[in-house]
Amino acid sequence: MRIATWNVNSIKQRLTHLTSWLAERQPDVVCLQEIKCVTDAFPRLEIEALGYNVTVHGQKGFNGVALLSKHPIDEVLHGLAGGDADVQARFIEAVISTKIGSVRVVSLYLPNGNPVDSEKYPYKLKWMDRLIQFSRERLALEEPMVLAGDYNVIPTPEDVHNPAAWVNDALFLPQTRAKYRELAGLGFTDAIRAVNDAPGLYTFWDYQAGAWQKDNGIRIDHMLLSPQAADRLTDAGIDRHVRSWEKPSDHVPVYIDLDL
DNA sequence: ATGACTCAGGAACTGAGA
Repeated sequence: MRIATWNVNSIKQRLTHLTSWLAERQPDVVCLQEIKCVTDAFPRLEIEALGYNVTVHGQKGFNGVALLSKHPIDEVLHGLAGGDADVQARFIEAVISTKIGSVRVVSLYLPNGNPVDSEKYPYKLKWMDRLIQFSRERLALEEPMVLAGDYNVIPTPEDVHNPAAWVNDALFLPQTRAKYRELAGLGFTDAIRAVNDAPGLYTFWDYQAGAWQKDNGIRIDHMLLSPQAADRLTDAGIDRHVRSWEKPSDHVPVYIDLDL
């Protein structure tokens, strides 16, 4: 089973990119972030026509996540627990069932957190605490599980072209990285790092200042695997060529193959 | 160079992104 994640930066602007990439990469499950539309405005029919089931957690203007699957989608939950007053659409959990087994999949869009001296940074850290609590509970189930999405976290200096430029940024602050380590340390495997320890593996390049041309990128889109999923990991990769397409998202897809 | 570009919303610009 192939599972992928992609922050498309507006599904309306990126629908042809998505359909081209689906034909090319042939994923069974896709986690989308930053669809930037309300649920009813999502191009559901176009994607269902390609053989995918669809669940959407949308929001007016920004944020918004979705989950696509060629297999049945069950036990769908929209929104991360612990945020009764949180109206931002950043989280979908579901169970994908096949004839030979099932996998729990989360599509998440972790808050950016900038500027650091605003209320946005504590919101990010609190959201990460909620994700840690969620993960503790789900890991206790000892199931194959994949937490996929835009984490807005640069885990290590090997995950950024120019670390010095990011030292005071919400994506790279020591407190952010410590919180991410606390999450990963619950027992997750970073799928990309499980198959490739090379530097220069990026998933985002800013639109500004020729970042793509200079390969001035960062790795912030991650797929964290429970032990039961990591045991079945056969491959992982980043489709960086998608960033060179006309009118691209600033993020590119990340995918894994599971023997499941 | 705390800027460069690209979105949504809504009709000229601002807010958000990272």
